[in-house]
Amino acid sequence: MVGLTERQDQVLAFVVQEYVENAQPVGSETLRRRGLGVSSATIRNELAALEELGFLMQPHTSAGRVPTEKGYRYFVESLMDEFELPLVEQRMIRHQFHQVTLDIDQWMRLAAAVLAHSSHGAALVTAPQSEHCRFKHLQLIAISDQVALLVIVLYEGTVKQQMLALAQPIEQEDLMRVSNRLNDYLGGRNGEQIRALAIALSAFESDVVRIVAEVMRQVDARSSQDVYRDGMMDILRQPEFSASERIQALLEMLEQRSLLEAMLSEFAPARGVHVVIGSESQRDEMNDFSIVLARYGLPGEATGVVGVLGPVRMQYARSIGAVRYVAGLLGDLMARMHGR
Amino acid sequence: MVGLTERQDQVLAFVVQEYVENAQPVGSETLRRRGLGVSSATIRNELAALEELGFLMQPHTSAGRVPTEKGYRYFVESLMDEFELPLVEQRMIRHQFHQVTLDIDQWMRLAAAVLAHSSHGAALVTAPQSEHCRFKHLQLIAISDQVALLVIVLYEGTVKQQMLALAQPIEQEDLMRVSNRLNDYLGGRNGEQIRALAIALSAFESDVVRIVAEVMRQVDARSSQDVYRDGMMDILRQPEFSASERIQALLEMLEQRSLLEAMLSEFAPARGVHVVIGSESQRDEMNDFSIVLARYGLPGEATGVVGVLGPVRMQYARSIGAVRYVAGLLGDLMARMHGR
DNA sequence: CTTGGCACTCTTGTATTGAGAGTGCTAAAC
DNA sequence: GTTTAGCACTCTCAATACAAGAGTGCCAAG
Repeated sequence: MVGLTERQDQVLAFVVQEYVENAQPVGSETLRRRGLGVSSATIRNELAALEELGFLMQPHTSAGRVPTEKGYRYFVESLMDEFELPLVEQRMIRHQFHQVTLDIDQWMRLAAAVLAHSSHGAALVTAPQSEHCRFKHLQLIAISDQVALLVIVLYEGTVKQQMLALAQPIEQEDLMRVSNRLNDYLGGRNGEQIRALAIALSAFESDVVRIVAEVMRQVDARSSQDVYRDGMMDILRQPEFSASERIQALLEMLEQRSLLEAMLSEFAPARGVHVVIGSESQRDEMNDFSIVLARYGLPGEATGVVGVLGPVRMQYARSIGAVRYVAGLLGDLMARMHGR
Repeated sequence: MVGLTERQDQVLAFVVQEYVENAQPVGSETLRRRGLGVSSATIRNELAALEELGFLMQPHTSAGRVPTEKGYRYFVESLMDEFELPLVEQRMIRHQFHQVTLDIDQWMRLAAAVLAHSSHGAALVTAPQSEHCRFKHLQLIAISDQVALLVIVLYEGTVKQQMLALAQPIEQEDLMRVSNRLNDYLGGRNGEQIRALAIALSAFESDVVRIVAEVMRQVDARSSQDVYRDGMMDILRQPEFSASERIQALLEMLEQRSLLEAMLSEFAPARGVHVVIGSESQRDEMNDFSIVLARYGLPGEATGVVGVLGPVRMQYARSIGAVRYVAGLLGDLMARMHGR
């Protein structure tokens, strides 16, 4: 890519900032007032050049300029100031996390809330998962004569529960014995190993094992995975979504959890903050949106994704800062939970 | 309330049905074509009378008529045909419930999905709760050296989990012992009793008891209660919400879970299906909506609420049928789970 | 009590117009 | 060579006007 002149950089940066702020095509006069030391005519020349190069476009002949995706991309890569979350905000966030109980579910909720709040976009968070989850512990608890609760704890920290119908009443004592026995057999194994396990079990025990295997299969397939979401409202307030079909398209996408899940994994292959702008995602339904996301967690063991979804006209610096900080924080918390 | 003539009943019913279907003010000519055996002029007279009586209104001088809330109310009370969910649909729904695991959480999700689907509105469901929840069982599970998982099961079937940080490592064996000991002490008690409990406990044990009490307090206060929702999208497709401020108002309300919770309990005091139309709710934010809901469960023990939220121009018969059926079904399922 | 007829009202869609914003280009100034 | 003032041009947007259509209310006759 050919380099732009310093002034072109400056003009492009101003256009992006101005447009992000006001959602209105920005003209030469506005730009001049913004403080470049040259006349509007000069700026018009630069604007024409930037348009020629594909960084800007005009919605129609006599409107101001709007950044193209290429323009945003260049802005994010080369023009944008690094943005760290203000220290006060960082402290506040840390504080909130320490106040909440040590529960993955709650962490995810809080992460989404915090992210939505500080990025002014829609936050998306997935719980940490490893390639193949490993069994840690199960516990059977009598609920009534005919029903028992099966709690399954995975090494990743995920806790799944499942009720099961009992053919005949079983005492809590016996359930405990079964739990202990199965824990000995299953501890540390992954789903595949458990499915392949060939040991002598009672009918009830093998029922339980089958359920455990099924649950772990679901977790592995991420099919049961929830995407924690927050801040949907903020995004609707953006002027580009005042048309109701667009709102619908957006909401429909956000409802489709499976789609979100797939996207999140696809766009955040490794650690670090990734930015996907509009149609770069190669997905039609994302054409009007950008997403900033990062993988967090213990690489190789268990990782999840945090991200911010917003209009292409998004506050990238702010979002990137927020995502980076929250990802780091969640990573620390996980490390601590796993006792490292 | 003075009775209407038979023909007025018929005209009003037609207006409601027609308007519910097409969302357009309905005029005398449309009504005549619908099959009353009289001319449009006669119908106009009846319409004028119904307007005089407050059952109908005109959006403007020369438009058709639209039902008022009073009109809908009369329709629901006196004019509407009883509507039972078709047997095929009933069977399909039952089938779905039997396919799913015996898990309250899953039931609620499914109930919301089913309700949304068959009412074409937004479904709202709350999990069963009793006045004062009672402790059934707890289980401590070692996650790492520094963290244990506390699973709390309540008589109502609710399962809550909470991680807790350990000051020092505790063996799974010891955790088991603590669990057993506390189960003996706490079994069957409600939150208040647990808070008042004065027995000799280790520091760790009393930590656990304190957490249990806190969780139960939250459950009692319904502050942690989730409202299961589904079908938000359908409601947005209604023409009355094409204006984006209205969509926002709606979504904002649906996001406010605490508000929903409060409303649901308020409007479904006892068993049976309740219908609240528009401003009857005395809540400004509900002015444009109606809600059909029913309390389900084991009265006196544990009950929840299922409901359908939609525009005032809602298919009441259909919604009432769906809500009634799902409420009954959930009640049966709960009874079975509690082994009655 | 019902109905045909008719004038009247109000909305809605379309066409027209003028103001405003912003551009591109040219020619002069630096 | 770059910058700038000037100006004609283009396009949007809001306001206005107008015609068509839907529906009403009312009167007088059946």
